[in-house]
Amino acid sequence: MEQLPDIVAVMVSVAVEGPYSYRVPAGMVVQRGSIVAVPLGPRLTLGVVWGAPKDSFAHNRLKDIAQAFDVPALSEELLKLVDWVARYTLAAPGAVLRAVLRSTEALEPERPIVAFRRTGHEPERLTPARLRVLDALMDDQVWPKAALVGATGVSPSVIEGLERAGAIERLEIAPPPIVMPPDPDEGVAVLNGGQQAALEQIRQIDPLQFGVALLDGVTGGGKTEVFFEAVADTLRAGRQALILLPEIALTHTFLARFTKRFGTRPAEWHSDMTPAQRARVWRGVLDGTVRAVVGARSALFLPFRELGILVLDEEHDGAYKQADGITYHARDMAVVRAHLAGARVILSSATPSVETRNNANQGRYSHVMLNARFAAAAMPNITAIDMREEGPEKGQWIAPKLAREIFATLDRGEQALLFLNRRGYAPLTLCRQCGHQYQCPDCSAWLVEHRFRGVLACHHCGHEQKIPKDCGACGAVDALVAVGPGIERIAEEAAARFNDARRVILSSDMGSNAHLRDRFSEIEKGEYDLIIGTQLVAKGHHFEKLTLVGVLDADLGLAHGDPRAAEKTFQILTQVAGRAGRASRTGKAMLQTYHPDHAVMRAMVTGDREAFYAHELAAREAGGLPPFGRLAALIVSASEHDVAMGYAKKLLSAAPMADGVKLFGPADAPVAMVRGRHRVRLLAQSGKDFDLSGYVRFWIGSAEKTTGNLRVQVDIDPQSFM
DNA sequence: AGCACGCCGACT
DNA sequence: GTCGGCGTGCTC
Repeated sequence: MEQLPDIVAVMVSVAVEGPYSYRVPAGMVVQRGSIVAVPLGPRLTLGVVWGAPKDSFAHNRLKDIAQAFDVPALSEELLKLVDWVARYTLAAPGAVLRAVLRSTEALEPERPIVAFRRTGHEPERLTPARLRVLDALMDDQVWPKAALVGATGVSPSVIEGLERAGAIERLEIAPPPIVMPPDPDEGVAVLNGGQQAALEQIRQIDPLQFGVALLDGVTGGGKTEVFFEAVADTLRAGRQALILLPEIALTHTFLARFTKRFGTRPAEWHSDMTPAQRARVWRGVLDGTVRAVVGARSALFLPFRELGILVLDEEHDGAYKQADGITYHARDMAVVRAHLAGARVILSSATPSVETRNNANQGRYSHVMLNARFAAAAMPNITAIDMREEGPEKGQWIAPKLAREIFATLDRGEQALLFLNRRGYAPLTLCRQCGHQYQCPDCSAWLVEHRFRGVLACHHCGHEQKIPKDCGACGAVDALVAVGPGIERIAEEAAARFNDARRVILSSDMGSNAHLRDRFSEIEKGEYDLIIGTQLVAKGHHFEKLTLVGVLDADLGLAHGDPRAAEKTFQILTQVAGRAGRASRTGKAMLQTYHPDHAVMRAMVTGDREAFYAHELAAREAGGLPPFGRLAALIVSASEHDVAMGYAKKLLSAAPMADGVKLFGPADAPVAMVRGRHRVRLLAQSGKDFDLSGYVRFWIGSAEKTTGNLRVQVDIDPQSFM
């Protein structure tokens, strides 16, 4: 270890631009990566020793490191990741470090627990209860007190009595690990030919080096078994594994599969864990007792020191890109972390993102196709219903063709699914008399009627008001009309038209996760005939009897002028259509669309997904869009529109000239106001090999500083333009 | 991120 | 008079 001077640079977990210098008090030993507490202003802050000090802060103003925690130092790889993410996303490195130091309790030594073992002395008096305890402690075994009480059924006073009698002695032992180490050889799955071939292809990547594989195959094709074997390889090699899932809340089935394969539950990492659980997992990951973690995107910043593999299941999922303090895309940062760690990455999806497909096409990622021949399910027979010619009658949303197919499906005793990715009853409410349209007071968005709950709700800020009886603008009575369908309205139509069917409606705003889980298991048991649902039903559920999927508005999502609209639509349509016809039955999917000639619809109907990727990649290349170019969005917001727009214009005029950078805007963002703040957007577009992050940092640095409630948010690689 | 400081409006 | 709103700047 390199000897550091008695003054070191410490990155504090506060949004400051660089590390601060601190004195190392006599007797304290720290190295790069040591986790410390330092005084910052009036209080102590967590920080990490970054190395030798670079700045020349006045020596007489330096403070001492208050405490060095007795935990292993963070790995070099993780420190580099913090710097990399900060530089790339334009977040302050201290803010990124905050994502690493998520669990402060984890730094204190774990409280030992009390345990007992026999001394060899026999007690003078032997009671039946005492005998049970001594029997349990045969062969010099050490038992935690609580476990001893549980196993023998005696009261704690019996144990204390034996201790006083000198027959057993008290020990303090480390608490058992939060999870047992997974056993790579426990439940080894028998892979079919296609899976075995895929696994062999993944094994071509040197397990001790960086490498990325796209594991590409239909839902139900057995991708999970394949990447579990790659995880097992990593565990056997003595390295740690991380599996990221887009949404962890509803994934008990995934945890069960892991448990079956590795003989023990994985450590979990997600937002609804208690601080104590979080601390134990964090600590276990750092000290190496936790070998495998299944988690949400924030698990990417866990302090692994021996990370050997990262798996991103459903790698295309939008949930991987999100702002939690820092705005990052977990897929891209996972690749960066793996690169720094010399680890393998497996990106798994039935509908890979266009970026990932391009990397595979270019040979940067190994493209592992899981041959559909072996899959337990095939894609259903997909047809489009041209709403311009075969649309439903006025006031209805289900086209005659689809309705006939639903009847036929129900007659066969099979299940049908009606899918509409829009919550509530109606997306817009207006007054027939005066034309008043109900809008959120704080956002530029229509209020969505939720008839079941009796409210008009804003889906951007959560504002809600009771559904009024009379028009708020002109006072007209009973003049309010619902415009357009939401899932509740489809349920109403279904109730009228398929009255005999046992129906269930599923939407994320309709109850707790536990409630939804119950509905899902009832559907699996065949207790419903007709399922009416939003996005929620598109993901990861296996319904044996489901043979028909009706998509009520396949065009939803194509409407926005968003660079990823086609891709997102393709992905969700593929997912939801894939719900039909698993197992042995061939299913049908019908897409109601006004654009049957759109590339997405054509690819769906012909089942030619390669045509979709080819078309989409060509379109992106022609437009210089990702992955052939880079984008950065700058959202300027303020409580006054003129203030936001005025500053955005100043920003634009301050933009440095650079070859190949195109600037667009300023223009009102598609959602022009959110939570009372007006939003104006600037967009920078560059070539693929240009350092757009560096350009934007320089740009903002050279522009006039913001004052008042002006804010500039930077989103590198924006996924949507909302 | 906190937290203090300081400058403006509206009250016991 | 002073309480407290928030905008601004600083933390080794």
